Amino acid sequence: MMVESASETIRTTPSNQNGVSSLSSQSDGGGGREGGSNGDTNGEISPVDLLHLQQQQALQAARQFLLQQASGLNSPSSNEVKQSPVQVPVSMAMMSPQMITPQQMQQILSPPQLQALLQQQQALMLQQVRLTHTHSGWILSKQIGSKQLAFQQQLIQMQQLQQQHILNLQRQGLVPLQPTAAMQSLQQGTSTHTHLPHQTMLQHNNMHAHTTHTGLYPLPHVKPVNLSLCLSVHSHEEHAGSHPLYGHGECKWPGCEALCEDMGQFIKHLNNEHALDDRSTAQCRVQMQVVQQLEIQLAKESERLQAMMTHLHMRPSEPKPFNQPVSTHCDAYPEGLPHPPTSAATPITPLRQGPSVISSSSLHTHSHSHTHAVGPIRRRNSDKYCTPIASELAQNCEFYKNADVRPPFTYASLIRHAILESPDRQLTLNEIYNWFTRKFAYFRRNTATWKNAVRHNLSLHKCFVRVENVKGAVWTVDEVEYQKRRPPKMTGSPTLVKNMISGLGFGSLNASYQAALAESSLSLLNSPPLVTPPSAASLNMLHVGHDDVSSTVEQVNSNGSCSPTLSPQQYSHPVHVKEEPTEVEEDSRPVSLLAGVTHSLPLPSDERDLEEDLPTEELE
DNA sequence: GATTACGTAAACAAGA
DNA sequence: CTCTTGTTTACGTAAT
Repeated sequence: MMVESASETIRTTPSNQNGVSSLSSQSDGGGGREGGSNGDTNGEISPVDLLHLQQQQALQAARQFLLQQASGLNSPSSNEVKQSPVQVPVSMAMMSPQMITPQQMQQILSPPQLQALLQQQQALMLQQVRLTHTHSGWILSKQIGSKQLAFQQQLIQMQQLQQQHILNLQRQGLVPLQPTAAMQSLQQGTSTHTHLPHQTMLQHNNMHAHTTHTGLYPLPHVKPVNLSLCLSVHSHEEHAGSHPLYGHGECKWPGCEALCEDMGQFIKHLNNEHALDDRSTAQCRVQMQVVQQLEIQLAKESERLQAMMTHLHMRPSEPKPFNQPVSTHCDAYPEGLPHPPTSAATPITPLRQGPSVISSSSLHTHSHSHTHAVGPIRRRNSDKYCTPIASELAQNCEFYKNADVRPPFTYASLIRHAILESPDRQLTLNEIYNWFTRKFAYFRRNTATWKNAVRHNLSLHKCFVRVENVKGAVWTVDEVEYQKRRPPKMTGSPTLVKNMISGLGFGSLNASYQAALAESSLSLLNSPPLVTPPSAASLNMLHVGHDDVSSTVEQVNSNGSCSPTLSPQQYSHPVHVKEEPTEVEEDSRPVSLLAGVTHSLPLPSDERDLEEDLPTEELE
């Protein structure tokens, strides 16, 4: 009886958000590309343009400042923000001459990238904190301007969501609370080049970020003014008017989490438990050490990145190499960058290269492609042969769940993922809807639009097979069709190499890169259980490599983290169409149905065998 | 420039 | 009649 009454359909308020996006296509459909049209062709500059330009410059300056702060920890006195040499090759600002709104930023950057950016801002703020008695931090922030503040606030909001997630993990004991452990692993990672798993890295960083601004607050040596600047920004949403160390009814002091009903109780708790004593001070010191270690780690990883890029002919010999450790941009979230270019023949995933992936060498030529990130994201690449959607979703599910960021996946891939993630690998339309709204904050608004798109995709793509049963119809995935519809590309090495390089170019966080490496290797190791060995082999043979591997990666990785997505076994399980089809489906695609049921076992020769295995007497 | 994939909008039909 | 579900067409955009 899982009729999943449609009553629970999404009840959103499309108006509460920025009304801009409600009909995003209007902007690009009617008026043409705002970014492309105004930038290059118009010779005259309207006041609006001028304003944008100024804002852009301010943002650029701020970003570069952030970069410098994050990288050159030795130059904290650069209070001449505007005059900082424009030599940051990898900053997003440099790559996209047009204005980048926070919204665009959200869409351009993947969550890890945003995190990187946020971490840099954290570093900046830490620097400001350390400047204590000078007011430079305050002045700088003033200079950055309200626009930047708003920008920061948006990012920080997202970060808070992530921090919350980390906190949850901590509560569940999934993340060590002791910072020393993080430090140790970091140091190990630094000294031995141990590949720190992406997730771990993020967790550490998040922990750091969290503790940075919460744990330092009571530090007696820190001027509250400076801190309040940071803290007020950080705590914009959840402790507006309250205490930055208090949120969601509990104390946010690192490692505390004591429940406090109200503010008064919390204050009392704070004064009692976290008074200025040795313990509190020690905790602050520990956090500072963590931060320091992270900064060191950052520098080293940057060095390594530069060396890697040098090795990959990234022309880092240019006057402005990637000294900036983690570029704010780092768009090349190397979701799947498993192999060195030498293995280009097996293009597992050249990279998820959104429209914004640009090699440093071709930076200027592609820069315009950033501008369209405002509207519908069409990261074809991400869907096609790059992104292991399950991996990213697993890693960032909490992020997408809370942040109003459009996931960088196509509807088709999302639908497929939703279906495959379900226990029976079949979902009703309404269940698909619910999955979308459950997993993505973005899809909690504009329901008419994306629901229509979902239906459209379901109907349009042959890979989605409608199976009718007593209770109605469910949708399944025909994995063969799904794979088939992805054209074999990237067979040529040059493009691949270029993409990989360009991917690396943007400061892809080494952690991410390493994680990708680890993931891919892991997935390759794990792939046998995923599919029965002969099928796996045949699969690869059948589809001549290319993205099948990535899809394999996708599936394997899907048991990633936060969501009990699907175990490999689940993926390989044959689908039991719930409620046996009452009659032979009028489905005009019996083969597809079969394939959909068996998914991921594409070899026609196998189908016979599988037919017998299938409990669903799909073909009477 | 043609093709393809994708997203969006919309019209329409069938069924509950 | 309304709503949901499903199909189809059309159009614009971006990437190849």
